[in-house]
Amino acid sequence: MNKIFALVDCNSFYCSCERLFRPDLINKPVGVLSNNDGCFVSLTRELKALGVPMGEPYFKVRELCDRHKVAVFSANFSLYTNISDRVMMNLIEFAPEVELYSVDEAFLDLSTLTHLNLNAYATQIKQTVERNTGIPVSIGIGPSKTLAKVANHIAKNFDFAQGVYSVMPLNNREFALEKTLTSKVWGIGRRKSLKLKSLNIRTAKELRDFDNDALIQKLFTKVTRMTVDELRGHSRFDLELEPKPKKEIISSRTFGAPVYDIETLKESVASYASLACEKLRAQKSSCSIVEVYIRTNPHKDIPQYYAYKAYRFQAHTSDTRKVIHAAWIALQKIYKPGFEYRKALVKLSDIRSESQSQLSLFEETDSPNSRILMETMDKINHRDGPHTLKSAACGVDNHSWRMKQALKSRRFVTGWSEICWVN
DNA sequence: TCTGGGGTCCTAGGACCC
DNA sequence: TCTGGGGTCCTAGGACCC
Repeated sequence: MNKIFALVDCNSFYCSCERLFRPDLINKPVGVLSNNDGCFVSLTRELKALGVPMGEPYFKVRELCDRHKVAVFSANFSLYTNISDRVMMNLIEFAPEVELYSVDEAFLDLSTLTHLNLNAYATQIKQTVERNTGIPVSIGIGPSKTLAKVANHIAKNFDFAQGVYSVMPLNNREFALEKTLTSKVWGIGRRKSLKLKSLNIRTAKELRDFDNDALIQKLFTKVTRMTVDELRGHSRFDLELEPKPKKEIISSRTFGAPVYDIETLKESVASYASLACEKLRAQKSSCSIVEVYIRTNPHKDIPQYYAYKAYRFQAHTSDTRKVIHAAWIALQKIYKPGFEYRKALVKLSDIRSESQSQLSLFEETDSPNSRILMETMDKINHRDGPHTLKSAACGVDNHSWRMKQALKSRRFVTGWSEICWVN
């Protein structure tokens, strides 16, 4: 059966979430910053029109933002996750199969709905989501996921489309492929598009019409070749309906202030290890490798240092205390005094589901008591909020290394104390 | 003063083995 | 002075995604 996919994408998602509680900001420039108020990770079209690109460091355009009265927010991820859930709950009503692709995007399988006018159906989806959640979305329709993405690009950037565009009609498809640069094609990034340029391929249309598949596979990968197939209208990537368990879990933050001593690094590493272990247990897995990275600030003209060390357990574990201990051993091996540290990272890998974890003769596996303790901690933290219970190794709150979030909006939907009032 | 965080997949190259 | 070929596994790093 021929496939038909819709890609539903929330417009400037984080900014739209902030606007929900600040209706005065509609049609005004809005931006949301990364952790530590570092750089822009979401911008409205009004802010882009001022010349601020995605990923721009805030400090470089601060004056411009002040001058144009841009509403700038620190990221409020618990809010965005909550709103995302609401959007997705609406979408699953509209198709038999829906892939929740990211916090602000979902693929819908419309293959069985050919008796409908799909453009009208997409418009109905768009209106329903906007009415029920307040979040504006754009919808692209195509015979492959890659073409649905291309269609979405038109839906979002051309006013005539009014937020919905289908490339099922061939003339629409030609228009969309002509208007899309290769770097905007899903799976073709900056480097690949540069390489394509040397073959005289600049647009998605030129890539689709390039007739040397063998060369594409040689210069790039099998997956890139599949992407080209998808541009030709042949579906190669199926919906992924079940979230796959993570093969590695990373926890890392840039520090709010420079860190010099190992004691402070130990606190941060313990905190990141705890967070990673919570995620590990949430997917009912355990790991056998703990890696620690530390580094100085590469953007700063100071002596630079970057180091990493892995610790291997004989037996898989998901016990926060063991993982912190391992991370500290690794940290002690790489720490060098005299540097200004900017960031630490903890990565768990060789992850297995609990049922298939390796037992070892030489090292104790997690005891029943350990499991009960971890389960209890997770339950309490889930019920009473994150960090209600934590290891003393993580230190007490309000340390300088914790990130800066000077511009954070309130927890409108996830904290009773900060809920919105209507007078 | 100030430049994010969390993932996946692929490849090249080294180690090691027969 | 000469010194194979092929396979696997592992790891670091690159490229991409949101």
